[in-house]
Amino acid sequence: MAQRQKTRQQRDNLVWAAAKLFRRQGYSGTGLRDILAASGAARGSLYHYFPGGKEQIGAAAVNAAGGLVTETFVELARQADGPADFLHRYSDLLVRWLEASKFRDGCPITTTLLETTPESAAISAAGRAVFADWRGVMADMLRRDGWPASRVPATATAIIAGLEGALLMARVQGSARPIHDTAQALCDLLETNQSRQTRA
Amino acid sequence: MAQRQKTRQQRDNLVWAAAKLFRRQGYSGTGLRDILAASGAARGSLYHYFPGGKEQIGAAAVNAAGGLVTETFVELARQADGPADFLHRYSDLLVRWLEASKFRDGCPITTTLLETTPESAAISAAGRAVFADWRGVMADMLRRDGWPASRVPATATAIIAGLEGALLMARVQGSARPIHDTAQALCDLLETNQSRQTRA
DNA sequence: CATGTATTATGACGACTGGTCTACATATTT
DNA sequence: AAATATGTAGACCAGTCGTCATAATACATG
Repeated sequence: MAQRQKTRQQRDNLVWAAAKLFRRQGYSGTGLRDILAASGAARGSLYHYFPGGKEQIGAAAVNAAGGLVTETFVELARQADGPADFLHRYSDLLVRWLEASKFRDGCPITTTLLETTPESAAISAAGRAVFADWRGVMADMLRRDGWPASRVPATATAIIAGLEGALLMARVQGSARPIHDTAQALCDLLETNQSRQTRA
Repeated sequence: MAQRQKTRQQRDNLVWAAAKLFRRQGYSGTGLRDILAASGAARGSLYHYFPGGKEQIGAAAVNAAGGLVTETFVELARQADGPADFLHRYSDLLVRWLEASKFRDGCPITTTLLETTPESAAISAAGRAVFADWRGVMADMLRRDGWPASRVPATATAIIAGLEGALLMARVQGSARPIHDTAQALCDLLETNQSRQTRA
């Protein structure tokens, strides 16, 4: 039993080391060598847990990192007082993370996905699942806020897309402004529903 | 003189071959070998035109591909009847390109930028310049549409961010829907100004 | 407790590609 | 014809990913 945990931990070490490196340097830019050094595991261990090699650990990294973001979304959606408040809280969080890493740590899955889609079916599938989860959290929140069902999916997608794009631009510019600007504009968008309800 | 053109063309061949490959496979995922094969140039020629090596050709590729998109933006902004019409036209264009390439050709600069920012100062700088151009086109269009100056910059940024994020999600999902959804939501956002003007 | 079987951990090896540089051949201009 | 600009070919070593035979450990059974 103690062993089970220990091995599980080594596997996790591998995945999280990979996730961190992929996020900073990209998928192709990160060698197995780097991952092994960062996780303290040996070369063969990686192929024990991931017979599929780099592609499989890439998919696992997308799953793990994406899942962590999903958890953050869920928790924040629970705490927040509506979608606009959620956006403010999350964009603040994002900015803090970015600045703490000197704009090195962006979205933990986009870089890997852009490099490997659609060449790697496994990684693409992992990415699709993560995006679906994220949209799901947003959609739930919008519905709870009283949005008409017909507009929920598109708006949820747009919010994720906006955040994703803002994060990318913020990294390139080395500035938090794209995130603040985009969050502000998205909040304006969210108001449209408010005003429609008021008018109706 | 004939040679001048020929050499200029060989240099261009290199840049465009690099741009195309970087867009599909990413920066690290593309070897100089691939670029040379695609452009028909020889190994040493690359270092004649780009003494800075891969990093320099990466920056040149971002410049070239980004510039082409800027031109498209400008032309479309001229033709379009306001920002909303622009969004519809551009998203249609995007979807056609995506489908024609079977969702392989996404944004020509994001992948390279995510992989290299901020490690490569040259590529990051090229990316910043391109994004600034894009925001500029959007901002001009919003101003012409009568937007209050105070809201123009943030909205322009949000539009670029939304398109960028939508393009990324569309690639991963292998579907045009994220683009249509995001464009729709952004059009809703653009209406907010309309309604404010009407109310005022 | 002892023994045998899975499971897990290891690092050297090979076939290959990575980006870079040097040496040489050709073309254009002065 | 000399000098400069441009194009070509290949050598170079560090690094890539994946495979393998082997060693160490954990677990289940008699």
